[in-house]
Amino acid sequence: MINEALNEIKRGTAEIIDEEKIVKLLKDYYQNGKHYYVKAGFDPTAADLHLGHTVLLQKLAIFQRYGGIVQFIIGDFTAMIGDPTGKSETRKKLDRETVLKNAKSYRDQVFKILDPDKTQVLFNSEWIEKLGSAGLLELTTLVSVARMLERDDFEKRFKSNMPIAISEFIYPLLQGYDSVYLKSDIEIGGTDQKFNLLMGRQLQRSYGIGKEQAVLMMPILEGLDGVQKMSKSLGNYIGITEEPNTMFAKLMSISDELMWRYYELLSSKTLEEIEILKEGVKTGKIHPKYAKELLATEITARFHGDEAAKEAKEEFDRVHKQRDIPSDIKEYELKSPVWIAKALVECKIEPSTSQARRDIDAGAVRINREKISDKNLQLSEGEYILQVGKRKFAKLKVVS
RNA sequence: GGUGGGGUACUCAAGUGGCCAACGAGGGCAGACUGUAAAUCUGCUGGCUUUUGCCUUCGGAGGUUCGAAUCCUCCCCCCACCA
Repeated sequence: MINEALNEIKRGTAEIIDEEKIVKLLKDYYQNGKHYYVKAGFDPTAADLHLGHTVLLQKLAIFQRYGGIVQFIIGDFTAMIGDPTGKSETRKKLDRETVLKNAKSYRDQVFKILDPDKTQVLFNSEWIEKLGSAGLLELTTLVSVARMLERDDFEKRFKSNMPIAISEFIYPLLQGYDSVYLKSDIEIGGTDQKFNLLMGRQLQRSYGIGKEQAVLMMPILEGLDGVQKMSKSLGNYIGITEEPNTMFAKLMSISDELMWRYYELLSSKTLEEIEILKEGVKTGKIHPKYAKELLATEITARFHGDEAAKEAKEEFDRVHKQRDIPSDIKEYELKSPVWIAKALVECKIEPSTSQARRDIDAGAVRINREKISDKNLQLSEGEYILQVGKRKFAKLKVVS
């Protein structure tokens, strides 16, 4: 029993600190029915979660199967500081309303994966605000600057003369304090969180709460570009609330190499199954595109159901294999006469008329599947299918 | 507080009075090739109802000049060393 649980828990992890503690917790659960707390924090800076977050969520869900109670922390206070990124941009303060809105949206999304009965949703402003300036000051006495500078990105920035704001030092402290307050038994996070996660252990020790959390780190999921981590601000993400068609198409657009990474971190297939697929592709028995379709279908189905995933795949084939026009494109209506460049902007498939001109010159613009070359073209009354590149479509009705 | 260095487009980074909407690289977009993959080759990469034209942009505000990213003044910010 315990072994099976441990294997599931360990699958795909990048690193575990204090594995023995996890074994102990599992034993206690199976022998005495005692639950334990698994903490994970999320910044409510955006309303949408993406696949990168689900790597952690899926791991949390596994803990729930084996006795864990999830402490899902919405870092509304820490979001005001912003976890140091090395880019040293000052975060805008989020107002209460936005935070609550994002939090609510998180809740709906999160419970597609987590079991609500075994999840506590918590806001860290609740206990951090109570801390007050005296408490905060005390917290800062517990960790030295030298220790702080051990953190990878701090060290890098310090050495290359990049600025580091004092407030950035506070972030790891507060995240660690969350663990003190909540008496977490395990905290999970991405490998980029190692320093912060360890800070939780150190602070739990300093405050003498009688336990030190085990730490479990998951690899960081790369975004669609395959290089940088998936994030909303880089625009290389797949949101879990995205339309099935979009989700499927985005998954199909990743590189073959990246596909294996996604299999490893997102798929529910066993490691052996993945290995068989990989081998098949390598020896040429399986077309890589087929392997990618399997992945795209699996992930899409997870959030939208089997039926929607199947439809998304059919739509994808229709549009791309047969070079057909998508079945549901946005419709717009404009008054005649309409200059083509303006029309493309109005239909939101071009950002500016200047860009539209360039694309017409580049031969990227089509009307009713016909390539056009006249930048000054005027559209008279009628219905048109406008297209820019391979993926941007709009239907335009020109009226008098 | 003192001394010196620096702030250029999405990012890095040239440019030190007109040829600068601003070299180059990365990224991005598009075309060819494909499996809407990768690699490769090619073009584009501030905006404008119309483009051998006009407008806005080189930390901010003024000024000198026919003309400024480039010169002058003040201010803001970052970095290093010293205190």
